[in-house]
Amino acid sequence: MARLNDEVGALLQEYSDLLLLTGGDAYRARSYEKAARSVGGHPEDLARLDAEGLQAIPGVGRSTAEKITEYLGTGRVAAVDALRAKVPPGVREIMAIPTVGPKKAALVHRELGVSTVDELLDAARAGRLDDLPGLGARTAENIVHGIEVLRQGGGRVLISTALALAEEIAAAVREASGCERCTWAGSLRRMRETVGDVDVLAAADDSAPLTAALTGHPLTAEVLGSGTTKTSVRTTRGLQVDLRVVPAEDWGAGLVYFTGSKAHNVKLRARAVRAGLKLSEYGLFEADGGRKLASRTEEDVYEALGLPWIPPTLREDRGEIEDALNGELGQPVTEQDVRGDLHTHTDLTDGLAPLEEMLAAAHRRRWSYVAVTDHAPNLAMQRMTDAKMLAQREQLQALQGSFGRMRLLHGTELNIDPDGGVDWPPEFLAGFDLCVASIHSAFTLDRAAQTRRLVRACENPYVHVIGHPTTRLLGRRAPIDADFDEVFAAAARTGTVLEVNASPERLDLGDELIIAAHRHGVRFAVNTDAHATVHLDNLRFGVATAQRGRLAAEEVVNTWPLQKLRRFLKADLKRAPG
DNA sequence: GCCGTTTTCGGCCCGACTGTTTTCAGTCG
Repeated sequence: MARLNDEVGALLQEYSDLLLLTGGDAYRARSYEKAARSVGGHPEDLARLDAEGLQAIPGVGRSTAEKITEYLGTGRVAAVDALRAKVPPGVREIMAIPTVGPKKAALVHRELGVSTVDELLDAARAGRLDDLPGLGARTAENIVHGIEVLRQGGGRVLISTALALAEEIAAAVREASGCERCTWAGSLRRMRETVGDVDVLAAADDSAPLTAALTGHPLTAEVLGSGTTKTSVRTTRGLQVDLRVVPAEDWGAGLVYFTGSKAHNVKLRARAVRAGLKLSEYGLFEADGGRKLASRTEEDVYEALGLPWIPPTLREDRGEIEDALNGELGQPVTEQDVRGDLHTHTDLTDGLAPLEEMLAAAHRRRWSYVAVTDHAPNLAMQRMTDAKMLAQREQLQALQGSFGRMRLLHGTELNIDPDGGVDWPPEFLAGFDLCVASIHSAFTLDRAAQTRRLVRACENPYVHVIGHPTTRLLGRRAPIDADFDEVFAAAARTGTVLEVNASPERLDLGDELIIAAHRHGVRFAVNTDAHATVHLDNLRFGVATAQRGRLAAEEVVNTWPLQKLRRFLKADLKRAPG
């Protein structure tokens, strides 16, 4: 649904970047940036809007609407093309390096002719940046470090990006003649936090029409190789897609094989070998006679190996096979278990949708409760005030009952300052149903300071949830350095909930830290941190991450009924005496 | 370029931090 909107949003963002790189008016650039965000978070498909409808989107005026219309009609925007011709694409990539913005990117391009990240790295290491006005040795160091952070992503893309691509390709393959089934496998099906390439699996007797659907797809930029069972292409956005076609009767075996992980499969095959069997993408066979024992469904394959079906999100060889054998796999939390969201924003701060729209979208998800948690005043750019917050509370109270039986909770997202303190005095904090507290500044404090800061936030009796605890941004910002074992111990001791932030660019906590925190007996909340109604759909990424962290519904407080949740929020453990 | 209980011009998200400066520019949330 939102894919076209995201595409247009990306284009407007690019135009904004290009305006800044070419020394255009900063306010004009900001207009396009604002429009980009607004379009990306707009719930209606742009293709269904006329000029008037487009201009009704906040931040979209006549000029932006014309550009969108031009793009929808021709697939291009002349103004964007004109600027692209002036700025090599690598220069815009330079802007993505932390600590490098449009000014520095333009400077190195103009003065040194640097037009790729690699060239900038060379220049920084060779000391050639030191001669530029306003740049020194320290800047060069930061740039080198920034490039390292950027490269740790290793060309992988966000799960949301990969999923949108996979859905589109799979839909096209399903339309091909003779296609019986088609879905995606690989790390995308396991819902790893980032994806290196997309594996699409299809079932058909004749692969040719399916292959043609992929190689002829508008998203395909280059065919890397094509045979009867496997075809690989590079898409227009750089991501590789592998299509595998198996006979319908081997669907289950193929799905197990291509879902992985490699380590999970190795263990499955070893188990097969010990039982005198052989497991491949074509099925489970007797090792000697070659008779096929199972291949039609995943359940068949696992069952023939003496195992229950294991959810894809668990297939990482982290003990899931042993647990399955011992009957200790448990029931991972599912999207259906979630009864509400405890971290959402409205246009009172940096959200895009007004309160009523966010609540209506939450209600459509049939939630039992939702907490509205706009930013607190210490994040100065949000211009929060006591009066605004209290007015929102009144508005929320007035709306109570307007969305069926969905309970509206009033919360806030506090800012954890470098010492571990938060916005507002206790008497004001006491007025909220729920407080999320997050780090939004001072990301570079040393380990001891970050640890102390988070522990103190946990010890604050008014802080119920620590939001996006590591503050990482996948591929863009490293997690803060803290002794998370100590933080988890503090969270468990104080009854502070740790967030599994479902935003695909965060997924924070990630699966491994969830497992570590779980050992301490911590409770979790899977929250969307939605800044637009469409972001509520990100819940699935958070739930998948929780599954990968081996969480059951019971350990996730927003699967609890309202009464239980409210008792928990008011527990003496978290409240100061009196 | 967008927008209007400041309404067709003149503002626009504010403040901290960092590294380079000697009073400030760039970046970030």
